[in-house]
Amino acid sequence: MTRQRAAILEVIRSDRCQHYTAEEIFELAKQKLPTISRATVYNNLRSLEAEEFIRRITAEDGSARYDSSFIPHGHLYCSACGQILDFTIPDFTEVLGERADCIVDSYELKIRGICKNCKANNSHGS
Amino acid sequence: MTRQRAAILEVIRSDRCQHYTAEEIFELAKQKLPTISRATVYNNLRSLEAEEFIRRITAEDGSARYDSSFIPHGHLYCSACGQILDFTIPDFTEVLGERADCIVDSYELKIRGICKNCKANNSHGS
DNA sequence: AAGAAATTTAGAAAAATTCTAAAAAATTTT
DNA sequence: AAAATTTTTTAGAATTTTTCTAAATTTCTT
Repeated sequence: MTRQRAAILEVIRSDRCQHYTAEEIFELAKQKLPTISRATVYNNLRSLEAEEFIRRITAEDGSARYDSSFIPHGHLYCSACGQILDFTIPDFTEVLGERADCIVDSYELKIRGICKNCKANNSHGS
Repeated sequence: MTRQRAAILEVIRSDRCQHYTAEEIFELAKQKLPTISRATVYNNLRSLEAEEFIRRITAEDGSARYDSSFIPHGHLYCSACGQILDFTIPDFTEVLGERADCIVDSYELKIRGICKNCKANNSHGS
């Protein structure tokens, strides 16, 4: 584990909601290690993803973003507030295996819709 | 509906399994309309996606690809046979809404695992 | 058909990602 | 711990992907 790799992982893990792009991760890692190179960021993003430490997700505008959680979970793209929110569904891996009739190693679930908060705000407001 | 837009849609709809990249769609559309421009392809991919005629999906290698089916369905990436299989889960949109506590407009579900056939073959074989 | 609006075109420009070869760091061997 | 080997990083060039631009074309209205 090099300092660069650690810094990159730390940046991704410190992310509490935005899900950074490669460029943002590069800029943030640079604050710790000013000489870090973009190639290092891309190399590590690729290997960290292959080793399943991180996941690459695609934002609504098509940009690649990174997520650190290794707990199986889905992403909700809320069209009201624009955020990408993490959510978990208990035992979803098992549910999927039964419903899709297959062995599930991992899954990626993306929902486009309206999150709980925006749903509540809207129904109160109208 | 311009001829260009129709050709692009036709290319995507004619796709039976690969899920083409923007560049591939450009090349294939060019066979029908030799003067078509890359910008036209990108413009139309964007508007077709916004209007939900097509979906953008991300392949395992990170490349953007396009899918024409408007019927909600998931993709199973089978690590045994290597195929990308479509599958549907009845009433999954409703199930998701309840489980994730949100309004679901659409979803994208990708499973990495072993498909039904490979699962069966393997358990018989071992 | 004339005028207005939308779309397409070709290529330039910008953004995102990969490649390269040398330097630095980490690991293994002695 | 020094030497040798392997891996990773660096800086920037190169490539790939996507967007932008301004003129030309097509489509739509009247």
